[in-house]
Amino acid sequence: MIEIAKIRNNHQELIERLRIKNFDAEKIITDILVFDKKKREIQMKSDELLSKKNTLTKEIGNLYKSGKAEEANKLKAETLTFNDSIATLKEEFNTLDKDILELLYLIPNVPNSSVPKGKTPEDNETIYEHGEIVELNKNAVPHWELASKYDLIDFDLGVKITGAGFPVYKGKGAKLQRALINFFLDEAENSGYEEVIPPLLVNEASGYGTGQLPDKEGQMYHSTVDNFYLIPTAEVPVTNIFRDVILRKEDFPQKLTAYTPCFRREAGSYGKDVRGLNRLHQFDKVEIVQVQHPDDSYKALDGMVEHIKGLLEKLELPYRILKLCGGDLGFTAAITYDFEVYSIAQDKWLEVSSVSNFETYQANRLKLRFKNKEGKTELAHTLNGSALALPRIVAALLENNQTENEINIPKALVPYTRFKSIN
RNA sequence: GGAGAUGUGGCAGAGUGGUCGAUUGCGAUAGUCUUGAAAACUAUUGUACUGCGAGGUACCGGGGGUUCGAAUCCCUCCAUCUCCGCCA
Repeated sequence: MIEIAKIRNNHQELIERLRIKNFDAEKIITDILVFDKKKREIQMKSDELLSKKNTLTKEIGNLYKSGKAEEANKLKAETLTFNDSIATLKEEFNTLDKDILELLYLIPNVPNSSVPKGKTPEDNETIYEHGEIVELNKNAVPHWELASKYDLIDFDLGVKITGAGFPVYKGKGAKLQRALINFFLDEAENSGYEEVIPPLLVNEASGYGTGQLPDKEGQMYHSTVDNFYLIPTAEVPVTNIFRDVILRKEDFPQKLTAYTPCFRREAGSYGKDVRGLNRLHQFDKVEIVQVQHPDDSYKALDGMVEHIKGLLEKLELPYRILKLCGGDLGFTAAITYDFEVYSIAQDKWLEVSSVSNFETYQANRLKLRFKNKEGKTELAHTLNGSALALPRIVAALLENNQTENEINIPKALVPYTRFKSIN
């Protein structure tokens, strides 16, 4: 959520910068400014009345103490006349406050100045490429065929138990999953992240804290009886660890990692995009999360990018890094780098990680602050990234490492799988 | 799930209708003293909104109510503890 102070100070610049995201904020911001002015006027009036009332109330107390009940009763009647106007003002104030908040929720984060213009994924900027795309043999097949050929993943069984998008991993397929999770967690630990295991269901306040609510309500599974949401990413519970927290400057940096399953409804997805492991309703992911001092957050973002590069290089997968253009940038992000690995058998790039700096956008919703040098509270910066999401990594590993009659496991992973190939 | 108890500032812990944003202790920060430290003493020490400022306002788990006035009384939700039931 954009800070209202920023809107008051330089709304014109905000409007300009939001255009990079193809978002026209002019109307919303104009409305907010009008409401905000009105709200403050009302607060001044209301505070004044409350102040008068408080004085009278104290006087009444004193009068009673000194036995002047009659005078006290007169004042009582006078005080009562205040109450109606105070109640009315309070109501107006609350309405305006709510209206402003709802409008603020509609405004996406302001993109970083380096974010390129653009509308579609085609406008994303490739900033780095690594690894050679090797030719496969003529009989190479996509991962869903390999999954059934070597009995690694049973999609139909998942359909029977739950529905489409909930695969059952079996045998070496299951072990590969577990190996990757442990590998990613160990690598994160080596990069200084502390491991946590958070809840997989979160309450409404947490959903609002990281920005999934109210705008992406339909994306999450919702347990209506308890009003809990299944997490679409570990970002939600892990970042909400810091909700309503005031850090000291020596508490920086906060670096956490978590493995969790992720649940996404993916309403509206169809066709070859959802084939096999390409898009699931339940999948595993290791997430890295940082809370940073504003001065250090971009350095931290670079560090996260380096960490993910290391993972993909150890897995020997060809990949590229994209800087997302304004139009493709998520609602809450100021800047995002996507990592894509090349799947030879499908002849397409698969997104396996997304690393973002949210600057103060989430922190403002979370009330995540720190004490600055002057002893004042200031909003911290939050960042997160997938390191990594499993299914497409598995897809790429299976496809890229297939030979006629086996699939080779990259060296770095063998200590975790304890087998060198699938056959 | 049932019954009971409790929820106050970083922590401990007073306060049961009125000068209470809240006694006190510990902790923390600064100062005095000291070669330095400790001890002792002194001062400061929640968050937010609002105002140019002096200041004003709100918040004692969340929400609502009673009252001229609520940390204090009532309702409700949430959390914790104890007992019972059920159970990985």
